[in-house]
Amino acid sequence: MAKKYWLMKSEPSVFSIDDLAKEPKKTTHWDGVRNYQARNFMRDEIKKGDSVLFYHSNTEPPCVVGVCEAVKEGYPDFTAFDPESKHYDSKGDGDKPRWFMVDIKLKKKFKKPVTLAEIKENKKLQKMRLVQKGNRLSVMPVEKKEFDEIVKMSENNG
DNA sequence: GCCAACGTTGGC
DNA sequence: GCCAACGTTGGC
Repeated sequence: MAKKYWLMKSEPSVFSIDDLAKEPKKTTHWDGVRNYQARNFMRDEIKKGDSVLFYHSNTEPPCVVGVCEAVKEGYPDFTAFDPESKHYDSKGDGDKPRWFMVDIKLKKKFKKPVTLAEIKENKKLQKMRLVQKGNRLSVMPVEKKEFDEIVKMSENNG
């Protein structure tokens, strides 16, 4: 099966790429996603070895800050079962988990982030869901050529 | 099954 | 902090 490419959003005030870099083994479980489309990607489509762009949202400037690799495929998001958790969801249980997550490992933090403004200016990236109006998906598929283009932009910058 | 109300996301 | 866009919920 061909390797796939993804983009995942995180608010740096909640969990930034630097937080990921500080984790043991630079790996984290991507919990707290409560959107069905994003859930389906994580449950069904993200496979070990897939590449992921780490994106900082709700910050100035919004930007892609690095590359990660999926190291564990979809499994139940246990934070949904924990009443103490901010992400608690009473509608799921252990037998029928409602929400799923994957583990990702930091591969590379960009020396220079690729900002949303730069992505919008790049003609090759206009098809990305990221730049389409009203997009709110926190986990979305990315084309290989788009992924490669963003990595290239981070290298050309600075 | 429709749709208004509500909560959240996320750029600006 | 504002607000447009969107997803979800719940009454009917």
